[in-house]
Amino acid sequence: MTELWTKQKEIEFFNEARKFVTPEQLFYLGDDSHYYAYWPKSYMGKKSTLQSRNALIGNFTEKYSVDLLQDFARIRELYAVQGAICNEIGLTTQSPADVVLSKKRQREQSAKNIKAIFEVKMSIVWNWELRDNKLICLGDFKTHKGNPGLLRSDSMLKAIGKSINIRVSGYCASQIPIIILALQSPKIILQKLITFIMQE
DNA sequence: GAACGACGGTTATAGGAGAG
DNA sequence: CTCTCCTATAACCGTCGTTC
Repeated sequence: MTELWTKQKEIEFFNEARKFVTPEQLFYLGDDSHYYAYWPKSYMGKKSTLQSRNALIGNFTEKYSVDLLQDFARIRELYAVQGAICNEIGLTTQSPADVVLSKKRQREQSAKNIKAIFEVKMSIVWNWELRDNKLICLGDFKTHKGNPGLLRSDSMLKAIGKSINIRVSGYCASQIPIIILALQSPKIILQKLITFIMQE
């Protein structure tokens, strides 16, 4: 199995993203002239909420999820497909599935080929500071003000709402497992879950 | 004082409506 | 047909008010 989410992955994300955007689009710039990934719990200065990072980290984590699932998929002669569209079950181009496991590789999917639907809710876990063009880890999620998506009721409601939308879109959608993938999903649960789905 | 629900904010993109 | 404008949706994070 591909490695689960690590600090190295986050470093990779920032380094990749910095090729395209400025530090100000990836980090908060504090009153203290430090670049922060999240506001440290101890930070008391003026704050704002960063938006420009959202799409970048969203895309990165979805790609990561595809890679993570690809090994499982391959063994079972399936594909992990990012941004899947299937109008039969309410996955439109406006609201595609983050990742699906399917018998077919293309983005446009037919419901009968879809084995599982994944909704990815991931972001940066640790806090980082950009200093002299280098990333310094400031601590884990307990040390910054950011709340992991899995613990946010609005994030979960959104994911559940999307799942319901798929469920009620038609009979053919009623049997497809829908999994919400978050960084807090322990490896063992993920493995058991996927094994279980594949036995069906 | 912790936990929770709710709200608002910025940015990107897709698709429809209407103008030319 | 193409361009512009508008709406809908998605991405994630910080704060505030209420409740326990």
